[in-house]
Amino acid sequence: MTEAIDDTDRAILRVVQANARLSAGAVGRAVDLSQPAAWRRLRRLRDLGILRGRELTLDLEKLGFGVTVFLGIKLATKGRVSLDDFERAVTAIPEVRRVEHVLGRYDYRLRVTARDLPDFERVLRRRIMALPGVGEMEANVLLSEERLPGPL
Amino acid sequence: MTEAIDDTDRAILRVVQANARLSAGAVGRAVDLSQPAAWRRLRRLRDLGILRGRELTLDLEKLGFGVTVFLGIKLATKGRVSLDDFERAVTAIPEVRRVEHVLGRYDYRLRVTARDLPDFERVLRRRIMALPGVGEMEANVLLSEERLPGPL
DNA sequence: CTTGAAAAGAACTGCCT
DNA sequence: AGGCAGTTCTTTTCAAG
Repeated sequence: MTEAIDDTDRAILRVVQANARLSAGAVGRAVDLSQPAAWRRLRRLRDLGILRGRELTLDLEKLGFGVTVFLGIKLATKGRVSLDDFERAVTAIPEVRRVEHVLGRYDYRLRVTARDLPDFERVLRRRIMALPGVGEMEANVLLSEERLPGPL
Repeated sequence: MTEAIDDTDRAILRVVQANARLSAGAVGRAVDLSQPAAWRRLRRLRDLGILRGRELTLDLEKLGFGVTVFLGIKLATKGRVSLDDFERAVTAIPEVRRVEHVLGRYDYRLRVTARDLPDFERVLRRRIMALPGVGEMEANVLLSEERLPGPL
């Protein structure tokens, strides 16, 4: 099991993280490696599970979903069954784009998308409030966000 | 400005969101379109800015960053200058992977990555606490998360 | 919008240093 | 492990119906 990641690997990760569309050849040029060498490293990183599937970012605003709200939710009833029930129910709501199980003031943190505030109110009342075991709740409306490269 | 998105476009978006790796030909097969037709629609969606760059998901755990913490931060001092100062300082912290400017109980939500809890404490004390204008703060440790397809 | 074909480019393989 | 050269595949792109 040689899971050794060296500086060249890290350089590659930095590059592909910024632009996932890049081919092995282009990555090689960026980190000063030949095309096959870069390709071999990329495949290795994929095999190691470090480089996982690509993801396509959609501009939800342009699709008419202009409102994003983060919901912090505390469950009233705990226990394994409650968590499972809650997760099953929450993942079935189309407007929920992300479910984060967390430790702290809340048990779950949801990222919810809606067309506008009236639409969000509908989702909140009809779907979120109907979730099993929901206790305290808190909402934060997203104004803007920025993704950063991160460590490495 | 004809930003008309029809059902076929939405079908395409659903497909590519599920698997960003496949292009034109495969997408065409999935939504029952010829390869060039699907390709034209994809390019149009890209030109409209709806389909934004691909993103490569890294397995941060396998890279030794096993701890993810969400920080809710309330600024003690507001005003345009404070926000700008805070954002400039916070985006310079390597461990901060995401900055969300929100409305509600907190002003900002940060996604912070660390190697382990001692490492997170270091980031918290040396970097986060040193941010200009930080008031009340709340932390949630990530246990697990799930991404969902979303509406469309 | 479709089919069909040519051109371009990327992925992969051996072999050698 | 990296580079070179070559093969094979996919994808893009164009022409014509």
